[in-house]
Amino acid sequence: MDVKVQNVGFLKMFSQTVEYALRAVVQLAYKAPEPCTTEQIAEATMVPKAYLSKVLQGLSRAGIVNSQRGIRGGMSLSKSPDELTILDVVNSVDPIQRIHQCPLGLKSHGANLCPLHRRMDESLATVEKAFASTTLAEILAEPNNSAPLCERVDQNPYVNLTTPRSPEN
Amino acid sequence: MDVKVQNVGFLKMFSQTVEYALRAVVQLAYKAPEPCTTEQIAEATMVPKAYLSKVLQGLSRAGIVNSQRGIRGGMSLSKSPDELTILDVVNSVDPIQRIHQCPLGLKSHGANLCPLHRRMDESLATVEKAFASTTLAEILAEPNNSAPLCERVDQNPYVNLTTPRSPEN
DNA sequence: TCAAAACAGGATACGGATGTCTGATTTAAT
DNA sequence: ATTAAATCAGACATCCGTATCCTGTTTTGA
Repeated sequence: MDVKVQNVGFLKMFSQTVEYALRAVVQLAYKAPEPCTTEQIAEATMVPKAYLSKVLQGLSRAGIVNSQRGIRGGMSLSKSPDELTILDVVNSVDPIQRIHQCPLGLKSHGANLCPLHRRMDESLATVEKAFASTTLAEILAEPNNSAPLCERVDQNPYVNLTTPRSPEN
Repeated sequence: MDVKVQNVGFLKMFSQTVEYALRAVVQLAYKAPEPCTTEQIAEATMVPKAYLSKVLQGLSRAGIVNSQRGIRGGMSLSKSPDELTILDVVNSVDPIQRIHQCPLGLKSHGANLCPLHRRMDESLATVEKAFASTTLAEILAEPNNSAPLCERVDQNPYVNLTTPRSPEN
């Protein structure tokens, strides 16, 4: 089972790095304005610590978070949660790549996308727009019986339930 | 220039494979019901021939296209262009992976996503919906001064115009 | 002053997506 | 039957995102 027949993978529209970055800033927003150490964030968000460190460095360079070294140091948001959008975070780490030109590089189409690529770009634009209009504060405030992120954890993750390709059986 | 400061890449929401598959079926729809050889499709869509072959094999297994070996053979759509949606194609090659459970694997949240992941999944759902409601026929029929795909080509492709991160210079 | 806490960043490893190549197989036309 | 045209299949090769490790640097507090 799980034969992986050839070039059939999964479309991860969001990279791991984006996922990790978002978890981190949500956690930071949750604790704001107190700083958190990378280790604390890593535990709360279940992200590999060493890699999270890299991601946070990126967010720091982009001005999303402040880093403070030494005892009592850590990471903190550089702005208030209601001034930071999801898009800010995503674009700091893995900028959404809109389709600005015909990917085939045809001169005749310039910025004038063919119907196919126009549809694709419209989808990208929709996501971009949704992300741009959502602040961290909104995520924290959301009425929901699940906490923004989560403290207590039991066990394992990521099962794929989509049954993406099962012709029969 | 082009320093690639660390873990800063680009969010390609759609894989190359998806892009190639879509180009191929659009081209096939354009020529339908005549079959096209892999080579013909590769030229028209500017996709590496050998790799396109793999992609088409996947589409064939998924029942999107029919393959016919031997002289006068080639690839052809297995359905009418107005019965094939973009989503059909995408899901045959790189199924869109919705978020069905908390990616942190928290038991307490089950299928009950936290606000962050709910927003992300909503974006995925939006894209999925848009793709599900677009047929190949619609793409061909679209009033547009750029042809669905393109025959004549001049030169090179894929420039990135987004200036994703340039703090200064 | 000094030691511990914390981030910074280079080197490296690993796996999957992307891409190439070659030979086998099928098919239609002659 | 033979041959040429085409797909099919698998073995590679390569690149990049992900992840780890390890050492250095900065900062704080006692």
